[in-house]
Amino acid sequence: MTGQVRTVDGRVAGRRGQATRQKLLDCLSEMLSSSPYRDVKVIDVARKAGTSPATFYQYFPDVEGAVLEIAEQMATEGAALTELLEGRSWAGKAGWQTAQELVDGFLEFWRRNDAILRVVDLGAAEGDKRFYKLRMKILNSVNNSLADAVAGLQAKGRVDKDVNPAAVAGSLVAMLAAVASHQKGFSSWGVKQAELKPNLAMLVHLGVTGRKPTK
Amino acid sequence: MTGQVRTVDGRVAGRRGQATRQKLLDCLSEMLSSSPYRDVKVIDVARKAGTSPATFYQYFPDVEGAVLEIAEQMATEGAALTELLEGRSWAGKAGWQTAQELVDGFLEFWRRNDAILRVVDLGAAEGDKRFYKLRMKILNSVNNSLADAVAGLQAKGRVDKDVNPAAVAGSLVAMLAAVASHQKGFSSWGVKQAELKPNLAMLVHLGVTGRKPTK
DNA sequence: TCGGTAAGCTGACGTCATGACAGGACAAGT
DNA sequence: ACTTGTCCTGTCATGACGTCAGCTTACCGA
Repeated sequence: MTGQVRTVDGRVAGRRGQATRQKLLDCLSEMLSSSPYRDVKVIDVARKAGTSPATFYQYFPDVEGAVLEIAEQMATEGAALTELLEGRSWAGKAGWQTAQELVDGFLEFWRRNDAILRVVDLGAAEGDKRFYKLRMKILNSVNNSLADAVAGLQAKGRVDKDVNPAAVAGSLVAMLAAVASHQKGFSSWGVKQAELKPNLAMLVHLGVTGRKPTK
Repeated sequence: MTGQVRTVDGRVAGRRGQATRQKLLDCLSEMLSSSPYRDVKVIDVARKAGTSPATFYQYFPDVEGAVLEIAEQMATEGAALTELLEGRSWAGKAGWQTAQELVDGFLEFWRRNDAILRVVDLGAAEGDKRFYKLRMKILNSVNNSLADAVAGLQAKGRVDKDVNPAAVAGSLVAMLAAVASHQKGFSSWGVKQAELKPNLAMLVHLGVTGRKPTK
């Protein structure tokens, strides 16, 4: 499954090469956190990694290509988000617990990877299929679980027939992602982190079950 | 209030100058719609506007500066979003109507300005105060109206005490913005535009009132 | 131990964008 | 026609981009 790592000109990368490659990725990651995407230059990344621009181009076609690589790594990590919802109940107090833990885990994941997720989001919004699919890959686990939950409740008649589970799940996930991206925004809007979370959890619970949580 | 339009080196711009300036802004706007933000170059904008890069730099310090200008224009337009909520009721059928019209108007506004809003969002997420304030300016009208609505219902005891109106309003607005940015995403997730809207409206209604809408 | 081969890196180069300036073109008033 | 101030562009130094040939290093079989 894991194809060999290759340079742009087709050579297979050995131990040393892979180390250099990874170092470049790490440095790029750092740069993305500290300066605007538009201002990230190959030459700076290379300098930071203690190598030359030519080396960068040996491993990646361009900055975008390297970003995709980082995002891909993160996406596989992101599969861990599934566990936030795997086998959880949405009924009664357990439901409130589920919602809270989902919000907590999701925000934490986003905070940890905010720089790269910003870029993925931008790429997806710009219509780039590669970023777009990547974003789906990251969010799919949560999205599907949520959609299943809604569909399940719907089958039991506890949620209206005319609700579209996929639409609701997608909207809730989009909300979580957007709030996570602009966490700082809220704090200067007079809403503290600690206050934000339970309110988000309530919205998620409301969206999934159609009812206020029992706490 | 509207200070005279000035060039970078301090001269006041005359009629012809303002026309050129505006043409540059329009062309930049177009470029943002058709190519990734990272690849938008001053030289391309200038060429498209039938002028030279030097002219661009006479009116704007850089691409970012010009983007801020466009966004500022859009922000004043965006004040019209207030009307979507001005004096509306959230009770009974009227509440459902309100939610629907809010979603409709918001999505339409975002669709019309998606290119520039993408960039504003990115800038804000990257922590740039200027973009950040601009984003607030655009969303404030809707956000405040929503927060007021929630606070009002709360005062009447129809919404729980421990709900934070600002947090809920902010989250809902973030959701609307995020969904609008990734509208295409939903369609390839098997959710059509027409289906999306009522589900979004339901979520908004749920979030504001804590109850399912009566249709 | 030695030489062959492929991996790994970089100096150097042509190309292009950036941003600054000085000076020419142009419109408006006299 | 002449002056004045606005407006635009040719030109230039600087620096990033992306490519290539060629040098160095590591590995491996004989």
